Amino acid sequence: MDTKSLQLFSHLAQTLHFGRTSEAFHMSPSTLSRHIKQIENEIGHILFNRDNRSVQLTIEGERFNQYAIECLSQWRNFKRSLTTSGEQLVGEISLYCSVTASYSFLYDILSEFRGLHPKIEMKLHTGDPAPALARVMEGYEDIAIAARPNNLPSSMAFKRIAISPLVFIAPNDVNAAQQLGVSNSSGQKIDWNQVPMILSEEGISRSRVDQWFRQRHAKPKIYAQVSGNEAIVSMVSLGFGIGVVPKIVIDNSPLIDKVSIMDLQPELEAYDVGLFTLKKNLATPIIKAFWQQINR
Amino acid sequence: MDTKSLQLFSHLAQTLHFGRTSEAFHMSPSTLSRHIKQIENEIGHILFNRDNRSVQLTIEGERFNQYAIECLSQWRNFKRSLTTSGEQLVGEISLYCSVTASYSFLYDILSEFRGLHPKIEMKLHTGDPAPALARVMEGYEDIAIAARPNNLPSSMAFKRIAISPLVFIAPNDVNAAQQLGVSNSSGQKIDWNQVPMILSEEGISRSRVDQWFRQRHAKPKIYAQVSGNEAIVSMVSLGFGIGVVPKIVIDNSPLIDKVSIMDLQPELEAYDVGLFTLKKNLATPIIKAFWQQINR
DNA sequence: TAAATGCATTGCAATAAATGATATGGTTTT
DNA sequence: AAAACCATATCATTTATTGCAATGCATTTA
Repeated sequence: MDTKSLQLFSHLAQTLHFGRTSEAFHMSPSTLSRHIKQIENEIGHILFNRDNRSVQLTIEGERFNQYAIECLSQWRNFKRSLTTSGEQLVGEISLYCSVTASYSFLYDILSEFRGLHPKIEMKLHTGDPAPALARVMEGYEDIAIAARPNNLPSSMAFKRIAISPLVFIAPNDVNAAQQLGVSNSSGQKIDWNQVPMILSEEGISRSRVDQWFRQRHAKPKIYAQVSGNEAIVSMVSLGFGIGVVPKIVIDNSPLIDKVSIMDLQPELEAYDVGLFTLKKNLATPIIKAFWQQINR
Repeated sequence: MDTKSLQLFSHLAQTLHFGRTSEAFHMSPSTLSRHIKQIENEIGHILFNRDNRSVQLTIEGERFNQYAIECLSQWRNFKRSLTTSGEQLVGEISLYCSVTASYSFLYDILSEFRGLHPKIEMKLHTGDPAPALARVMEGYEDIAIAARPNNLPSSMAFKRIAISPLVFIAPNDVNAAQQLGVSNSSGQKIDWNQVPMILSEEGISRSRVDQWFRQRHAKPKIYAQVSGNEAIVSMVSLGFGIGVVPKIVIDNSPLIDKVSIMDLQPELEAYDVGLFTLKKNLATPIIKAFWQQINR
């Protein structure tokens, strides 16, 4: 039995919905299903009665939930006791991340960290992911959440949070798509020299897109260069052109049903999203505490 | 954090000796070392001060040990509460295992099971491992601890506990070894038709040895056919011949420094040691409880 | 003083486990 | 009747774990 399993179980006991819990923990439903089954196997009792339409706690599930909540609480207490035993860490950390990251990861990360180190203030800056790394290297920020570039400077430390594929997106509206020359229904080949593209001004997604076009011996017709992935989604949804953004941006976008992911080969190399800081920063107790807080 | 890690840590905190703890958990010292390091990494503190000669708990290690003991206790309590909540299981299980298995595994298995089901009586029979499976199939025993044969009857359930290589052993005494024609120092080739062998009368180790000799187109000169691995070790240590036993028998034998393992190619297929029972027995609540008790 | 022993750790290759995409079988809603 | 929903099974791939052998350091023995 491990804390991860207890967290999964406890969350599922609240939602009673595999899909939602798995999403909350950034994992697939099948993985969650197997986790639960393994717990059930380990303790030798069924914890959820689940016919294919509903999920309900059993008696033993109730009992286990009590145990799980208590156990997780003690674990958090223990970790807190270690840090508060010495002197309470006081200070501030500046954190730079994209708007998307703030939606999908920030809450989990900060809520736990806040419990452990309530005296540490967080200065949070959100914005375009492209300059994130530079801001850390130049000392404007302590930590950044961003995508890992192909060659990471040796002075940088990186800790992965998630992987998200980089995808082409087209407007969902059929007329708009046809007008852009990427209508899927006709099955005709796309002339990439003609399709208007909406791309990042700079950053990893931009360089990967440029590389993709070079491989195809095509030159993108750039309709707009935008700062910030959310703006790209907006423009694409309005029919101005084709965009390229990390899939996670779509998943968290309110415009998710206005755009659709294009199925293209070869795929762009996926985003490796994680935390960055300067290695020398890890000597600082506050930053070290934050770094270790992140479970892998 | 998981219970396995807590157990490892807690044991190490007692012994302060990686070698002994790793042995107690049937794993290599390196594995244990990395487990401890991972715990330290997760909680962000060094738990043991270890210069290459001594191991000592740090302040944080003390604290963590208290937590670990408490946490493991609660886990055991929870599991017990599940079974005692309904009706206390009452009855008896008969268990057959070799003398070696009784040394190396039985204590761990039974001590935990006893805590969970104090009303279940254990009838323990130790003896030669060869007939273990047959005794289960014929209904004389509920469960056996033995080595897995190459083709397991489909009615049998198996749960692995450990893997142990099957090894040739020679007397450690140089004169005795020379007399047997297996002196390692001279470097001469061994004439397997001449070397007196001490083997099991039957069982898996015997059939694998027979196969090994067939592959070499040799016929073993059998000095004695013995029932029980311990007897083989005794006879080998006295210089009567070469024997074949699972390595785990040597490790637990008081004669460990009287015999030595021979380095031969090809190696015999390793022993897969584990629990056996009839699949239909698993429907019985008592046997099911015992089965699930065994962690993988 | 040199060689040998004891012990925790690390590199490396092989094995085992975890994971996500997809398919499936069942139920409910449209 | 068709479509949507949802937990689970399957399979190929990625990731993690493991033991062996080698290393480095410290103490003991010759």
